Amino acid sequence: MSAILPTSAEENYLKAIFKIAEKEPGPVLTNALAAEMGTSAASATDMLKRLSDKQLVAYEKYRGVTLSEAGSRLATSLIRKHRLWEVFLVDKLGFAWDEVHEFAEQLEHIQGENLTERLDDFLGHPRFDPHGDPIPDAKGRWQHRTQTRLLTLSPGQRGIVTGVDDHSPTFLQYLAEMGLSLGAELEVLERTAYDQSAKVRIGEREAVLSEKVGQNLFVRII
Amino acid sequence: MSAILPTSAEENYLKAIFKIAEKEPGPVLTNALAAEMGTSAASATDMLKRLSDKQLVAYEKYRGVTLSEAGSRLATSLIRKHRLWEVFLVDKLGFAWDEVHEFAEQLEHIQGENLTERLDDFLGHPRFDPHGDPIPDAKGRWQHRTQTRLLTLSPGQRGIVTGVDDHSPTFLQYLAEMGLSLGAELEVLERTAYDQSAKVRIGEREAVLSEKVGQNLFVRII
DNA sequence: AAATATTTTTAGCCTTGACTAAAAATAAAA
DNA sequence: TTTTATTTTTAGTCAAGGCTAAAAATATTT
Repeated sequence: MSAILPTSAEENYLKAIFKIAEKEPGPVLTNALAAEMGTSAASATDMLKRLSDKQLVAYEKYRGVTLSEAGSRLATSLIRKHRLWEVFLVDKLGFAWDEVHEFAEQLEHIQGENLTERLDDFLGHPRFDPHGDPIPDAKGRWQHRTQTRLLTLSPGQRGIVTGVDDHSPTFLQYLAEMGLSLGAELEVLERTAYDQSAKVRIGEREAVLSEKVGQNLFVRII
Repeated sequence: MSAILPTSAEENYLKAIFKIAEKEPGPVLTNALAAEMGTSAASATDMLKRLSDKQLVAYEKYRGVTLSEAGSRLATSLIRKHRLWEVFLVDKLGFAWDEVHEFAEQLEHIQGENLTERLDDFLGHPRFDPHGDPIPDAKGRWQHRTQTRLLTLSPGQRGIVTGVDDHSPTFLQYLAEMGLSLGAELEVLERTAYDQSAKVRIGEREAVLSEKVGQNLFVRII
């Protein structure tokens, strides 16, 4: 009766499939998965057979792969654990938001009864992680916010920073230097038509943000 | 220059060697190591070759093995991490002392800059884990207490519970039911010569503790 | 010291999760 | 529709970490 526990490698593939399917609905292709995992197509094919044997995915040769109900639940649970641990690392241990990904990548694979729920209790049931990404609840239900990319704001509009679409340490560090942490308020003062860069007010300061930043920063318009 | 990180399996062997060498000074024999790891002597031999290649142990065929300086530092660091995570699980997440071993066994292998020191700060630099075992400091220095087995107390002597020598969940649960948590005060009222069992007062209660319990419970005499 | 028993190592095999190179299937272009 | 390009799978290899069975070394008895 007891299902065998997936290995960490299997879990990472499930997360990758989930992540790709989130952006690009429909079956996930082997090459896309291999790219996401930073591995070869041959390795991905091998793993897809294993995941298929364990009923975690529906896999058809040459046709791509989709998560099964069980696989989807597992992926969601991993994302939940990853994000809860990130909250722990930032809120309790005092790490910066650009330092926690690698730790959480390991911590999400810790197995055992009740750990996640106790951690969630301890953290006060946070609904978003330090990057503003939603944390699914214990039943796998997702929160969803209405947020827009900074790029879409016109001069005069104001917003609150709610998240990022690029999680790289360099981007996160840059934002921190600019005072653009989660919850920061900003106002678009001007936008340059030529390159879509924007002059913005961040609290007291003024700064110019490139299109790339505008593309990767989520805000809630106020 | 950068030394390759040991795998979790290698780390577990180092811990096991450390643990055996602690009780039984001198080189650790292959069979003892295999028994401690719950594996075959052949597997232990394989691993000893790997550890020896990585200079983590000094291994001589048929003669047994001892930890190198590097191996010893690593084992100590693992014990430090294990015990700090146990403190976290009990003090912060509210687990009972018999529930945390398996979690800590996984958490001790989490790798990354500064995690242990931040965790130690967050926990307030505890010097003992939830079972009363000492937590080495960041430099690998050990605390040592003066503690005796309950078995050595004579009627009339009183003590404070400082630790256990048996970490099995069943023993720990039994102690908890008896009110014998860390720091509990007790007094030996009588001792039966025949089987070394003792009638003790634990706070308000009275109970009879077997020789086995007396053997596995550490106290500080007051 | 020789015979026997025990411990340890070697040899050969298995699985997981990688890899490369070659083959096969599918898709796109002529 | 046939050729060419792309994607995917298969085949064969490797390292880590386990296993069993057999061989070798060490220890213990007689």
